[in-house]
Amino acid sequence: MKAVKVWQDLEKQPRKFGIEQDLHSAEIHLIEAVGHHAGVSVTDLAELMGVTKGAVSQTLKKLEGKGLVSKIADPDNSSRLLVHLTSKGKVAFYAHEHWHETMDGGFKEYFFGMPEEQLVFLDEFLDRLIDFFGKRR
Amino acid sequence: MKAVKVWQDLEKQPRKFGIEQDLHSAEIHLIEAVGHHAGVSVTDLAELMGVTKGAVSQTLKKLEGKGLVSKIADPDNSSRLLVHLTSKGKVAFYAHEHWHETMDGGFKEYFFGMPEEQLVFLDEFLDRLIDFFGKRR
DNA sequence: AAAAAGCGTATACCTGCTAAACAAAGGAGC
DNA sequence: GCTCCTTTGTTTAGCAGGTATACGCTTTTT
Repeated sequence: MKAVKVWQDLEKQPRKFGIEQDLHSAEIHLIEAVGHHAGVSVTDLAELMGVTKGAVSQTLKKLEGKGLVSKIADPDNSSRLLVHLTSKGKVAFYAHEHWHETMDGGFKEYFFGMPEEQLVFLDEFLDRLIDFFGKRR
Repeated sequence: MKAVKVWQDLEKQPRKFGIEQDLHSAEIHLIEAVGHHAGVSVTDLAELMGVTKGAVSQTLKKLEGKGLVSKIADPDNSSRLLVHLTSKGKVAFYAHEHWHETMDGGFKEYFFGMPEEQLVFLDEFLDRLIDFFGKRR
């Protein structure tokens, strides 16, 4: 399970994405979620990410401090806040997306170039792998 | 990358392994390492696990508090401590090992029952996957 | 003998999370 | 309109797991 370890370490590492500040893993994940769901509420974000709304609120505060997201009151319900990316937040979002695209490039090419037979096999293998992990819960 | 997420969540979950107390992930990992390398030093453990010796020292303190490991002075070098499992620690170790064995059973059977051709393919696939992750550092 | 290197610990601090208490807003029933 | 309950987001305390650093002690090197 070396790949998992590599992946974990990687994901934890803070990085800059076209902006001056470092973005930590929880932050860039939130940026991604907001980028893909503009105008989402805090509670919905928590649901989306599988954490408590308190956790989202905390990370959101940091992102607001860095000027990457903004919250505006929902005109239909003033107890709900709608979260958006600022222009600076969008820079980070697109930088991260682009980085994914280019990095994924070679792998995707390899992946989708695989013969049907191997894809079927891989599919089953990964199913079993996930099932195997699932049993350990 | 669903498998990674499942794995991560799983690994974080505390569990009892034949003893009364819960063992957290860092603790059971350390138990595993000590179980496989009886009489190892703190620094070596840190090296082995890829964390600082401070981290090992802290986790070790918890395990000592739970009565799972003991440290004895190296007779050849009194600045070095040799870490061992107590009998209670061995219970946890073997419980964890056994659990792995039985849980891994079906998967291993499947895995080692694969035709050579698919094993070769899988090997290359995982290499590429690891390489792909590696590029992102 | 003195300096340097190695070992383990303690401490301050960090990320990321949960749980619980809370204030403010919204909605249902009367 | 008024009360009661729910929903929404924030704050706080605390936990897990980690790093970096300073420290005391032992061992090794010079």
